[in-house]
Amino acid sequence: MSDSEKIGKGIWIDKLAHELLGREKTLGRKLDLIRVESGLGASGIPHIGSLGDAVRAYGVKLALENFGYKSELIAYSDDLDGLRKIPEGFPVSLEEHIAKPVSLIPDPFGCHESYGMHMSSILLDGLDKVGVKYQFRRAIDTYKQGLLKDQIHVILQNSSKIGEKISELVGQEKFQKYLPYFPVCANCSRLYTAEATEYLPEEKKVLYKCHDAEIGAKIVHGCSHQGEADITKDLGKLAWKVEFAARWAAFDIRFEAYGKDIMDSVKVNDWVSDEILNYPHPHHVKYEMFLDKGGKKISKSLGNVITAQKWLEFGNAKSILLLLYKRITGARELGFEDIPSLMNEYNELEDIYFGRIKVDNQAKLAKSKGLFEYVNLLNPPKESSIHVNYRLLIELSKIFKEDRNHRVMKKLLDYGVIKNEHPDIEKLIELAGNYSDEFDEQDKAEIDLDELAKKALKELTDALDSNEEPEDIQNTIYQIAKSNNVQPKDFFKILYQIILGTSRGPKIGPFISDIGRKHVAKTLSDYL
RNA sequence: GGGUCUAUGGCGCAGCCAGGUAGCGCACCGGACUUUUAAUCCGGUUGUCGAGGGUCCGAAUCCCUCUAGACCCGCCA
Repeated sequence: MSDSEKIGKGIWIDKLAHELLGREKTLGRKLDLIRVESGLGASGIPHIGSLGDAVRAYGVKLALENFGYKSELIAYSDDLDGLRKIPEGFPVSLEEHIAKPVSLIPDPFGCHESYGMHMSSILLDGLDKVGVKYQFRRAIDTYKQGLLKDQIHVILQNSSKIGEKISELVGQEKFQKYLPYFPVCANCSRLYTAEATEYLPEEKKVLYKCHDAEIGAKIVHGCSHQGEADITKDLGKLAWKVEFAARWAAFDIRFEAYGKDIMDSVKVNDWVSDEILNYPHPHHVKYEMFLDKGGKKISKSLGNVITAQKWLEFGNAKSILLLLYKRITGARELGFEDIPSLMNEYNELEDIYFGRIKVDNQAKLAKSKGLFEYVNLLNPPKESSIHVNYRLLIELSKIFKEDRNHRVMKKLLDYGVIKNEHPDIEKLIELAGNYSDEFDEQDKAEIDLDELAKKALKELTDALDSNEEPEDIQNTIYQIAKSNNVQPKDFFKILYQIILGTSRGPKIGPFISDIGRKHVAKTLSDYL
C-alpha cells in the first residue's frame, strides 16, 4: 500500500472498474454512458450463482458511478433458450415442450405469461430483494424487434470464417457445417431441431430443415419441416458462441462478468466482437462456480440448489451482498451453513466502519470500510445497527419453539445483550428461528438409562411435578443426582438429551423454570 | 485433449487479487461466576502457510517449476 494509491473504495470492484476505464480511454470510446450487462438464464431455477452475476455487475456500475461516470445495468434474460431438461419439482407435462423456447412455453404454475418469465421473475425478485436496480431486457423482444439484425447479418455472412475459428479456439467442429443461428421451426416451434445450412444475404433468410436432434441424453424428434426464416423478424436465435458478441455490439456493452463454465464461449465471442463485428469486446472478469459443501457443482437435479429466496428465509439481504462482494476469485463451497458467519461478519464490518473495532493496518481498514460500503450499495447507514450474535439467536431459537419471538427477546434483555426491544431484532429472531427449525437436526440419540439414573429421573420428575415450587431447581437436580449415586455430569447430560436433544445446553435450573417445570416433568416421564 | 481453482494449527476456514508482526471459529488447557452441566467473561497451547526455486530491505501474499485434489469445457445454453 506504500507505493500505490487506493483506488475508489479499495476493493476488487474498484480495481476492476479502474481497469475498465483505462481500457475504454485507450480505445477512445465515448464514456457518457457505460453499460454493464448480466445474462440471466431462464430455463432453470435461478440459484445464487446467477444472482451473483447480476449483483457483481451492479457493483461495477456503482464503482463507475462513484468515479463520476453514468452507468446502467442491463439484465438480459435469454428466454429464447430452449427447454432441455425439466427441473426438479416441475410437472412432467412439460415433456411435450422440450426444445421449445422457454418464452413460448406456458407457465406450468399459471402465474406468469410463460415458463421463461416464471423463471426470470424468480431471479428479478431476488435482485429486487437485495436492492439491485437494473434495466430488464428479454431475448424474445430483442429478436422480435430486430435489434440484432445487422449483427446477425454480418455474422452469417462470415459464418465459414467463424466456424473455422471456433474449431481452432475451442475444438468444436459443428459450426463448420451449420450456421451459428438456430431458427425456431415454423411448424413445431422447436429450437435446435431446425438446423440451418444456408444463408441468403440478399433476402436475409436462412434455410433450414427440422430433424431429430440430441439434447442432453435424449433424442428430440424433429418434424421434417423445411423452411426459411427471416432473421429480421422470424423467431430464431444466434448460437451462444456468437450471440454475446452481437448483443455487446448492438447494446454497446462495456463490461460483462462470466462464470468459468462459459469461458470458451466468451473467448469465441470476444474474437467475433473484435474481428467480425468490429466492436471491441467488453471488459470481463471471470468467476468460479459456487459448489456445494461436497465440492459438487450446484445443480437443480442434485437438489442442492440455493436460491436467493431460500437464503433470505435465514439471512438478510446484506449477508448475500457480503458473500458476493467480499471476493470474486477462488472456488467457493457454499451452503446455508455459511449464513451465521456472514451475518456476524457484517456486524464486524459495521463495527470497523464506525470505529468500534480498531484496525491498525491502514490498507486493511480501508478495504473493510470499502466492503461495508459496497454491501450497503454505496449508501451506508448513518449509524450502527443493533448487533446480536446470530449464533446466539439460533441457540435461543432452538430452545424456545413456542412464543419464540417474545421469549428469545426476553432472554436477550436478561443477558443484557440488548437494552430495548426493537423491530430489527424481531426480524433477526425470525431468521434465526427459521434457521434453527430447518437445520437443527434433532439428534434424538438413544438415551441409555440405567436403573440408578431412572430412579433419579423419577425423583426429579416428582419434584418438578409437585405443586410446591422447588426453591432452587439447579441445586435440587444436583442433590438428586448425588443421593442416587449418579454422576451429576452424566445426569445433566441425560436431562439435556431428553429436553433439548443435545448433550449440552443453557444452565438447566433457570431453563426449566423458563419452559415450565410441569411441562418438563411430563416430558421426562415419557422416558420412565 | 483444453482450461480454471484449491492446498494455512487437531478439524473447518479467513488473510493472497493492492507484499509490512500468521488470524478466526470449533476443539483443548487454566481461571472467574459459592460447589461439579451449560452459558458468559478472562487468560493460554497448538503452524517449517503443499514442495522447490526466483524477485524484494521484507513473501502466506507477486513470478516460475513441481505434487496432490476438485471443478469446468470438449452436447446445449
